[in-house]
Amino acid sequence: MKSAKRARLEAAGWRVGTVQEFLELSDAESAMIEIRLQLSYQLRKRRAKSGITQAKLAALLESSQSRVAKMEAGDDSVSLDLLIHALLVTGETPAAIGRLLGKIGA
Amino acid sequence: MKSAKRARLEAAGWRVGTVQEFLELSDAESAMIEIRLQLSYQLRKRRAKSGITQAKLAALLESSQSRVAKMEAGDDSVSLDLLIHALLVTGETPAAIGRLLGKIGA
DNA sequence: TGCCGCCATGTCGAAATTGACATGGCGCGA
DNA sequence: TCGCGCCATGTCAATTTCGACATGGCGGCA
Repeated sequence: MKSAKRARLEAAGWRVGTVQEFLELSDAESAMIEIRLQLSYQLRKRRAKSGITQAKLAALLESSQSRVAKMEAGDDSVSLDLLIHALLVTGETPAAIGRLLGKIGA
Repeated sequence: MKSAKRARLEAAGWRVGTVQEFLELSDAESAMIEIRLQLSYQLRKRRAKSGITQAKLAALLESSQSRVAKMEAGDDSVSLDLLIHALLVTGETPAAIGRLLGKIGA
């Protein structure tokens, strides 16, 4: 489902023609990506600052070191839920997370 | 459940004698819930304001009416990913979503 | 009263995400 | 050089989330 649309569009070779809706969807998609990147970047920063290892953060999250690594790498197998959860566990407030989103180009 | 968490923390080298860590986890959980509620509330507001039906928004999202209904109801089968995706599709910017998070009690 | 458009809720197979584990790279101190 | 702590990456079964569909409630309008 995630790649179905992409596949369909790419299959047609694409010159953008009717692109109103394409642009709109693509805007939402790229915004999702930027949000993910911003959060994962911040997560690494927060963790580094508090001086704990990935393994210890994983324990706080009841997750695993490898998953924390993927979070910080922006791996696309990690959800926004997990990223936000992780930030909250590092002590970030919802408001602080909100300010991060403000840094993203409209 | 509780003891599983404790075991996991101790396995990772944490001393969990105090409630501090547990309080923090519980804070994170309730923050997640508040974030979900805030986003779902805003989604309903945005959709109502633009005057489209759940079915039409579902089409834009390539989803279904029932899932949109669950999003707006804050059903716990919907992820933050989906909610944020939906808000973006209604035209909200990441920055605007960020401002919403600022409304959540620290 | 009988339709009809809109939303709520439950269910289900399919798809995505998760924690766990294995493994390897890299830096660093002994 | 070795061992060790830390992080990156791949894999996989289990769990969660997904879209889709069915169904029912509710209000408005003919």
